[in-house]
Amino acid sequence: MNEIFLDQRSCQSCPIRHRAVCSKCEPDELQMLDRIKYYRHYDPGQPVVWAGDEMDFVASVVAGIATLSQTLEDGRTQMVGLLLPSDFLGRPGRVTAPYDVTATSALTLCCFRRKPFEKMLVETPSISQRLLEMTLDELDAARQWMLILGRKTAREKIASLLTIIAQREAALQRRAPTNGSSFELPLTREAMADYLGLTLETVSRQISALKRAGIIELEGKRFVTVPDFAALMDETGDDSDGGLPV
Amino acid sequence: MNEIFLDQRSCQSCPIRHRAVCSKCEPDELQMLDRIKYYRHYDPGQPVVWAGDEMDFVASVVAGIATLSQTLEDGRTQMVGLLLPSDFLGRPGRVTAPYDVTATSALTLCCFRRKPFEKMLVETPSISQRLLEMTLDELDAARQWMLILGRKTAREKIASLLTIIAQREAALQRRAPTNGSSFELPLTREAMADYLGLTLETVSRQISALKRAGIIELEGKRFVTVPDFAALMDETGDDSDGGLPV
DNA sequence: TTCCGCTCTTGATCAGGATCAAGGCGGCTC
DNA sequence: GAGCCGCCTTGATCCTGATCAAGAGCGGAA
Repeated sequence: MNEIFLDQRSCQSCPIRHRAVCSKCEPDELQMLDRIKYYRHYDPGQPVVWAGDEMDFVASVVAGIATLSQTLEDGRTQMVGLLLPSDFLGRPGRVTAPYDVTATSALTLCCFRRKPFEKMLVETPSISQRLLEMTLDELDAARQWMLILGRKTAREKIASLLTIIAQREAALQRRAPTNGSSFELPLTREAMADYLGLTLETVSRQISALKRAGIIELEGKRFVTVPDFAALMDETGDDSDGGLPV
Repeated sequence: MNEIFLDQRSCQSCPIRHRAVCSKCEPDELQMLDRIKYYRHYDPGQPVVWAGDEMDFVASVVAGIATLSQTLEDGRTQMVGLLLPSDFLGRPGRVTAPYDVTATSALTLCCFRRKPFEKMLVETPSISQRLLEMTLDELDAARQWMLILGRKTAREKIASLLTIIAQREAALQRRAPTNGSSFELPLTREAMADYLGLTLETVSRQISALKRAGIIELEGKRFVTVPDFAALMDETGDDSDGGLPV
C-alpha cells in the first residue's frame, strides 16, 4: 500500500472534490482539501480494513472495486456493500470500521485524514449535504438488496445482480444500459454467492441456466453480453416499472 | 388522518427539534419549525403512503410503529425498515415515496412541509449533520438485516429479531436490555415473516421451538419475557462481541 | 349467547437450494 | 511439457423451510 500526496488537480473521479467543493470553487477549500488528501493503492484480494479496526481516514473510490462484508461466528459471510468508483468509504464520527473491506480488483482510494475532514464537514455545509445524499442512495440500494435476499429465488437473484452491475457500469459512463451491451463481471462466483446469500455452486448453475435460456451470453467465465436487456429484467421478478431510481 | 398544528413546546420526542434545533436554542429556528410543523395520526393497519405516491412532507415518528416494505410483481413482500419513535421518515430532495409505509400500531407523525424543511436544511447545517448521522445509523441497521436475511437460519432469524426489538425497546428508555425483561411484540407473525424473509408458519414454529427450549417465555401471543438475555444472543449466530454499535 | 373472522399453531408433504463429490479449464511456475 | 493451483462446472443426495391443510383460541358483532 502506497501513499501518494496529490497535486491540486489530479483527483478526477472524487465526488467530494467535484460535486461538492469544485462546484463552489472556493479556492481556500480546495487548498485545505489538498493538504489533507492522499492516494492509497491496494492489490486485488488485499484487505483495506477489518471490522473493528481503527480507521483514521475516510475515502472515495477512484478506481477498482471494493466490497463490504460481515461474518457470523461460524464463518458464514454476507457481503453488504459493493463500492465502485465515486462511492464513499467510511463514516464521519466513527473511528472503528463496522465491516470488513476488501479490494476485489486493483483499488485506488482517495483518502482524507479523519480529523481535518470532519472539521471541513462542519465548515462546509455543501459537503455534508452531498454526503447525506450519497448515504441516502446507499440506504436505498441496501433496502433493494434486502428484497433480493429475503424474497427472490436463486434465478431472480442472479438476474438482479447482473442487472445492477450492468446499470452501474453504464451509469459510470453516463448512459443507460442497452441491448447487446457487454461488461466484465467484477466478482468471482464465490463473491457473487456471498453477495446473494447463495452458495457458489448455485450461482454457477443459475448462470449456466440463464445462458442456456439465451438471456445472457458468456465469453470465458467473466465476460457477459446481454442481447435483450428487457428479457433480463423480466427474470428479476421486480415490478416492471423498474423499481428504485438509481 | 388528522392534522393538528403544534404550539412551540408540544413535540417531545422529535429528534430534529430536540437533538438538532433545541440543542442550539436558536429562537428563530424554533419559530420557523413551528410554522411548518404539524401532527398526523394513523390507525393501526392504515397506510401512510404507497410507493410511488407523492410525499409533500417529511416526518419523525412521535408514537407508534410504522413499517417500510417493498413488493415484487407476484405479491411477495419484504419489509425493509421498522420505524420506532424518534425515527425519521422521508428524504429531502425526493418527491415520490420509494416504499410502502404502513402504520402497524396507532401512529403519530410529526410532519414538516417539504419545501420549508429543505430550505431550513440548507440554512441550518446542524440539522443536515444530524440527519446524516441518523441516515448512517439506518444504513448500518439495513446492512445488519442483510446479514440476517442472507445467511441466518430460521431460528437465528427469530432470535435476532427478538434481540433487536428488545434492544430498541430498552434504548427508548435509555437502558440496556436485562435478564427477565419483557416486551410486547409490536408485529404480527405475518409481519415478522415479511421482515425475516420467512413464512408465517415458520415464524410460529420457531417461536414455539424457542419457547420449548426455555430461551423465551410467552404470555398470550405477543408478550415475551427473556429470562437469560445472553442465551437469546447465543441463538442469533452473531459474533459474541455484540456486532454493530446500536 | 352464537357466529364470524382474524391470528396463530401444528401436522404432512414437497421442493429449492445446500452439501458432498468429482472433474474440467486455464494460467502459472519449474 | 508436466504439474499444480485457483476458479468454475456438473452430478447425486440431503435437509431446511415452503406449501397445503386443518383446526384452536379469542375478540367483536348481531
